[in-house]
Amino acid sequence: MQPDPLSSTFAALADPTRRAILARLALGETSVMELAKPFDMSLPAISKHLKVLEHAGLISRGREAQWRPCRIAPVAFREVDGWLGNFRRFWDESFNRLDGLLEEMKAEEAAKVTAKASPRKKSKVRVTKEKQRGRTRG
Amino acid sequence: MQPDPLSSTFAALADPTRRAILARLALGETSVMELAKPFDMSLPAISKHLKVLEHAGLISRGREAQWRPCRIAPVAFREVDGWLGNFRRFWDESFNRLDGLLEEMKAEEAAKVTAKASPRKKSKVRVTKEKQRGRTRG
DNA sequence: TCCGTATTTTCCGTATCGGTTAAATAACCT
DNA sequence: AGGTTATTTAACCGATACGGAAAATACGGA
Repeated sequence: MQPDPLSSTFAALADPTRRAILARLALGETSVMELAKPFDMSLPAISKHLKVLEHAGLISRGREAQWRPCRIAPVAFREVDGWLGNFRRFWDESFNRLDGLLEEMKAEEAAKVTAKASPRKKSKVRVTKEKQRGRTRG
Repeated sequence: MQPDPLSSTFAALADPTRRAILARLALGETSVMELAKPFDMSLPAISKHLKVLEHAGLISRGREAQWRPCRIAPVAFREVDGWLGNFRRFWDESFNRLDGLLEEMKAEEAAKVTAKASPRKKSKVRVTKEKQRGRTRG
């Protein structure tokens, strides 16, 4: 059984120890020993957590002698953010304001084009609500 | 056994069925039966998924006769986004550009302030830092 | 009141998770 | 080679997660 990437990523994030590890890594690349220090937990436990994080695409690991330095990997974070974007309108005020602005601009542009094609004026906001779902920003 | 809210939320999101339910709810409030339809799964199973989502703060439920309409709840989403914000710089290009701009503005402001030798007014630019979550991205 | 629809609860089997200890592997240093 | 340090694997254990089936609950209506 192999869960989809997004599920593995969310599952990986659903553990405070792992999130703490990521927080530490946000400060910069470091070793397993170093990462383990703050926790009252065996080294193998940490090792497993790192494996989970790596498999989830949240970190990547290099090799330097006997150390395997860990660092944040962008991929999974980006995916999570992308997924979350589908729901942003439910809580982000400025998102809504901005979205309104974009729609306005779009409508204006459309008005210009149709004005050139045929001198008939169009009502402004029509494209709005459904459009925002698939948006990736930009 | 009371995991922190963020852990419950991520755990709730780590299931494709539950994410599909949320996607459906993004289209609008609806009943359990309605939500269950697309899935090859028993009704009790869906009911349990909804319980998890509710407990995670991702949905809320009303009462209308024998129906319990579900809808997206902003709280948990906001928390997730907030947490994710700590890592945004690792993958969001425009975030970095904007961040640079803010630093610049901050420096400029600081310069002005010290020129006037007025030690007050500390956080003018600080607020903007929070604002950028709704940013345009280009 | 009894009926039908909507939803939840209870109980159960199986799988996975997060942790432990002990042993294994890997790479450096004499 | 032998020793030290860093990290992983293996075997095991208790707790929890996900699914199903059957029964319980909640509500509206004839």
